[in-house]
Amino acid sequence: MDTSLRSTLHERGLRMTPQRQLVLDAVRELGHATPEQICTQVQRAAPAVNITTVYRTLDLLERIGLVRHTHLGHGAPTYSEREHQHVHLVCHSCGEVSETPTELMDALAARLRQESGFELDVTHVALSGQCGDCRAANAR
Amino acid sequence: MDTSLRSTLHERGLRMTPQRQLVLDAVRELGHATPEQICTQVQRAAPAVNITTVYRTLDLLERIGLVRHTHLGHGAPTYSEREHQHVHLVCHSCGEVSETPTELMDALAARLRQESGFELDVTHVALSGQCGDCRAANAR
DNA sequence: TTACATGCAAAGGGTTTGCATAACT
DNA sequence: AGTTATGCAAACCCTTTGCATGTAA
Repeated sequence: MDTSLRSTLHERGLRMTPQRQLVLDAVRELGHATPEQICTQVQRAAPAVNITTVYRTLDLLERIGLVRHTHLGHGAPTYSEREHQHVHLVCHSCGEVSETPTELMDALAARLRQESGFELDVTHVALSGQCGDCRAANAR
Repeated sequence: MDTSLRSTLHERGLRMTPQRQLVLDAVRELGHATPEQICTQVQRAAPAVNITTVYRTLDLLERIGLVRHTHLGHGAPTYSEREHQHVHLVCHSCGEVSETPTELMDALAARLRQESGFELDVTHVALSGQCGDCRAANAR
């Protein structure tokens, strides 16, 4: 099914395995998920798969550019498809994670590039704050 | 020396202790530092202080608003004085952490507030990317 | 003499490593 | 055969918890 994965691996002398396909599938299905969540999902299809393999595979998929990880602040990072570019907003009151288009960061990225030569990676860390709902609840 | 710490604690029925003063001092001296680094610094003056106490004290100092922590992405968070407001930029090539004024984020914060009611906490997570030096080195 | 703080040890999440086995090429 | 991939167990880092002791109001 995933010939692009197979051939990308092959180019680098790496092998296609059921585990690798399953991990990639899980990342795609779950959207943004922690290694633990991905492992659980994979184990629905193949219970014997070990979490070590999940970690190693996520690493590999990231190196070959198919997935990326984002630090939401606390706890484990979450993995998602490389294509799924968005900025994560984490509410530190309710913990909710929402997504917002990366264009929001364009002006900031341009300023950083210009003023300090820093090339911003918009997706790698989440922005933290308080979401609208929690602000409203707090105001009461 | 630190009457404001003493009285803030006292208002809440909490006690001033040498450990608490030492931890606050260390946070101030080190700028932005992990609990482990803070512990090492504290132990220069008082070797018996346990890292558990450092964690508990950082928690306490954060609750009473004297310090804050920032997630740099990987690994342990770093603590700094509340007053020292700045945005952290972390280079994921060389790991260097630099600081930049929070005003840089004002426009973004305003947009987020308006468009999604999200109140951005500019200091709580670092921005990630590649610093000027590493970009130059990479270009070679 | 009661509440709060500390130190120590143990447990807890999350992740990595070493090594033997298994599966490709 | 020789390389690569997996599973398992153990180690690792960072942090929290339980409990006994210690210390201040």
